[in-house]
Amino acid sequence: MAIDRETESETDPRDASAIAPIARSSLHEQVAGRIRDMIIEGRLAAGSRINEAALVRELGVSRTPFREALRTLAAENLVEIRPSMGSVVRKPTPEEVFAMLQVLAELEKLAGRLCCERASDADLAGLLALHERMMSHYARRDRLPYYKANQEIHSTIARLSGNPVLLEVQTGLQSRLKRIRYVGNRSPERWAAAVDEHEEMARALRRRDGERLGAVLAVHLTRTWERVRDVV
Amino acid sequence: MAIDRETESETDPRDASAIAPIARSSLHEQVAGRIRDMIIEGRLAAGSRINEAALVRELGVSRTPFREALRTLAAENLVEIRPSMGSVVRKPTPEEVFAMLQVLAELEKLAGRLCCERASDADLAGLLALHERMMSHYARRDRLPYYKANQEIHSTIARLSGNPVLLEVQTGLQSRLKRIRYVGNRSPERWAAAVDEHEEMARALRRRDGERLGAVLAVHLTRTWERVRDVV
DNA sequence: AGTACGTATTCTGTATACAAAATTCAAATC
DNA sequence: GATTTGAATTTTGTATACAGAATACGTACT
Repeated sequence: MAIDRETESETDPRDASAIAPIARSSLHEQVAGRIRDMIIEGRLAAGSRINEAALVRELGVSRTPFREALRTLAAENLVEIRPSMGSVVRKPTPEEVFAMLQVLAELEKLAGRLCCERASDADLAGLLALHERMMSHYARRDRLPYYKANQEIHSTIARLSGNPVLLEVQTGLQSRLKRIRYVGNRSPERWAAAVDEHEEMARALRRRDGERLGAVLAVHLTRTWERVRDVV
Repeated sequence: MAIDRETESETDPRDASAIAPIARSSLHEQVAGRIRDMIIEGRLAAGSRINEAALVRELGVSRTPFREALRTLAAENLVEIRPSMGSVVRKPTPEEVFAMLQVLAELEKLAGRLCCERASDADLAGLLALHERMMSHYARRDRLPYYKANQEIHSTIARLSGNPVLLEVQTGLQSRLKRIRYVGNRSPERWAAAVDEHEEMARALRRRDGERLGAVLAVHLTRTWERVRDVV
């Protein structure tokens, strides 16, 4: 399946009024995105060697943009490039997963506090609406939409913190954890517990109680470790 | 000054006993290192365009490894690649610098706590020795060695936290702040204040008081913002 | 004179070519 | 049978070539 160079990166005719510079994407960006997806979906297994020739053929690009994409992913810690010896999909050790969640807990604690202090009422309402949407996915046990809404809630809290670096670091760690979260958290009880914690967050959010939100978020991530520890 | 490809990446005959895999560095890694240094030293000014042709000529490498190096630096947020329009040295806005320090404060708070819990007595002694060395540099007002010892203290605390991700994120943020720290913190009073804060840290460290160390570190980084805010 | 257009030049992005390193595999040796 | 040695093959790293986009510049026009 070759990358189609025509359909991407066109201006969106819908928002003709908002004159944001149109997003151009070069081949290596697209390639990086595709490899990222393959890693999350498990098509490229953690620990496995990346076959440059095969992927290059499949994506229909030359080695140059492909290798640039690999460097980007290496900087994101998703792949490891061993000089002269090929690249492998990084497989985080359990210690590393714990470490990521510990850092995330600390960052989201800060994000929760800042978000309650600085977000507008409208933003908070939007966040709570997102929460309700997630709950309705849970009611139907709709796993994938739930998962996506969940990710979005956490990113939104980070965004509403108003700290761009916090958002950026959180995004990076989330992306490294995506695959693990994707396969983990399978049991109904654990899922229910995670949902309860989210209800707690929503309560704190409604009261703009930043300390409480932060504390709940930190606990939530500690529990997340317990929920995923046996899949790493 | 072209990069010498012969002398680098050879096995070091001194540590023949320690059979750690020898560090091989490919051209783009070396190039990335050199550009990083140029940015910190200010030879490549923040906000300025990166002249690919000129640098490629100066370093004596071809465009391929150079561009791969640029992608690495872009992932590190040190340069910005604008598709089809060249690369520039990223110039962090004051808001971003504040954001980085805020995140660092939170991370080092955690690092301080963990370090006091988990570091061995020997490691702690080493850290305190480093502190004393820094103080003797301060006594002589030896700016560069002081600066380096300072960086090393903060990295060591992160390392002794035992959380590799914490160390990794901290290292990334430190490297983005290096240039700013390098030019900032010039006044004798501010320097003295920073030194005082470090004495506080050392006291907390001797008592293995993690909470206190974390708090002092957080305050230290808040003050750092005040010390550098007028140079960004 | 100032603006708009079109052309020349430079720079960027991708593909390909080539050299060097690593890996594979088979024969030779112990 | 296991281990070593050494081609043959594959893979990786770097250089270069080429096409297309962006920028600079000069000319015509108002």
